Amino acid sequence: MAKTFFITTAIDYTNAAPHIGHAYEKILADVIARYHRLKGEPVFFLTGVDQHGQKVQQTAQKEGRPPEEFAREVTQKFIALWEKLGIRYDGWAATTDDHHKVIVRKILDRLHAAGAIYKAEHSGFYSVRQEQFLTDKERGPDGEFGPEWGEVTEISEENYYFRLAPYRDWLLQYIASHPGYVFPDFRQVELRNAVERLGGDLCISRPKSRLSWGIELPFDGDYVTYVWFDALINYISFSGFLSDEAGFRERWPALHVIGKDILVPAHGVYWPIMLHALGFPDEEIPPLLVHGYVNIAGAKMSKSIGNIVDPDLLVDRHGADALRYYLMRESTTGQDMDFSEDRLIQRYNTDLANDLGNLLNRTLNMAHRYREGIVRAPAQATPFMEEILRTIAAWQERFEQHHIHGALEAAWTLVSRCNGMIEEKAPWKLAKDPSPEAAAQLDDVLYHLAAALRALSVLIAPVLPSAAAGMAAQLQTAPEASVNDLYEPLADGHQLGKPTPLFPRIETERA
RNA sequence: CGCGGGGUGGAGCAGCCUGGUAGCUCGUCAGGCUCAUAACCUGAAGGCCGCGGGUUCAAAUCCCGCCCCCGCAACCA
Repeated sequence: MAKTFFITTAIDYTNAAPHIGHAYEKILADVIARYHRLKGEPVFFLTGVDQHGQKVQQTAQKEGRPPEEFAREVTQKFIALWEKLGIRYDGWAATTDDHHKVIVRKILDRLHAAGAIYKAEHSGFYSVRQEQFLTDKERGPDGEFGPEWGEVTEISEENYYFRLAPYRDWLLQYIASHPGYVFPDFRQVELRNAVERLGGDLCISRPKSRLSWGIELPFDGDYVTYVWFDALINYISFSGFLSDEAGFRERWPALHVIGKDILVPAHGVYWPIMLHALGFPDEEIPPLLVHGYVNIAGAKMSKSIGNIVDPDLLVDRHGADALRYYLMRESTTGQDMDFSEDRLIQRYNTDLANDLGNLLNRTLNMAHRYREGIVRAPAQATPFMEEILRTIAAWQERFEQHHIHGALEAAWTLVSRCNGMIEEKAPWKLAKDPSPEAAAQLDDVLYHLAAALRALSVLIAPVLPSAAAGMAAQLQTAPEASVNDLYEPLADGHQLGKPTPLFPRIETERA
């Protein structure tokens, strides 16, 4: 049995509703997960929500509600959106889950006992209004803290710290000797440079007097853990670490899909060091797939600018497949992309409706009109059938490199070839020609088109799961076919189904 | 001072790691087709691949220098 392909996303912070960026990350991970399922591998896709922490507590307080209730409500929005977007995950990591709390406390105990955690006093400038310590970064140009911080006082406080410094050299060595650790490459360079400048240790506690919405430290009931320690551990607590060791061994390590903002320091520094300190060997340090941002008109999406795009609305307007396709086709994995609803519509209309959808439609139509929907296989393999196989190979190669856009482009090259072939062979003319040669040619064209469409229904499946199912239904081919099935030629005498528009065009105002 | 990213025909993007006909979508122009979701196909115009050097038989791609834009504070993928 093949080892399980384990993939995770960052768990989303439940202090506000999900936006297009959250959706992009989940779609990316879901597409990769589906690709691996398509190859016949067992897959474990873990995603979830980070529900603890100061912001959640504060936001809930503002609304005069308990943090549990607030977090639960926001969590529902995430779950509903993933459902709507067809995100098919196997594990749900909610950090308020009792199981998670138990594991976090076990890990804290273990690290504490090993001497990796110590208590120390810190003094500094504290903003009462924001309930946080301020650093020099928060100072204005005049060297003073601005009015947005309210009253700032100098206080000292004891906290627990996780040692990072002793592991710095190990991490540098690890990064240097594992060139594929972070994708894309330039992010690994960025990480290495950041680790070289690595300073102090990580504060992992907050006194309950300041923050009560968190997991209590097992060795000191006056404190809760600070968010990163809690959040990062979800990747192992929800995959069997310290509870289902056999299952955990089967899955770990994961591929972590994360945004560029949480590479340094969280996932690229804290997390590998935490795992290393817990005794994970180098081979079990999880690789990182770092994606870019979805920008709006060249600007970062932010609550303060007010340019947040609501994926829920987009799905209502254009459907999940349209959004999934647009985001995967128009972005280069790892780079930022610019979101535009017009482009989304354009991509849908041209690629999905005009090129692929119409190809399916015209093919089935002709097959029924001329041959009662039955295709006849040629006596031997043809150049076109080989071309289909080459397309699959190109598609797969690009998928392996996380170049989803390239994989889709490869698939659409085949779509174009099919539309071109129809034009060239003109089946409507062949159908009128009584000669046996014409009849044979017509059979060949229809067979080739059906075979290509069957392959395409599989190649689009990771990105367009529901459309893939729709295609398979119309083609009357196996609904959950795997990539490997495509190396078996479409059967002679295969009966095709009736056509129905797969991607109805989105009509725009401007005609 | 610094760490990254980006600069490719009118617009938006691939390609760069692993040098060798500059590719995709849209737009423009001219034809063709009628099976099809007013869809499809073909051809054309349009590029000093930011600028200047270098390496090489050969550079969008590798090296050096410079210019411009965007991130590297918070919310936050």
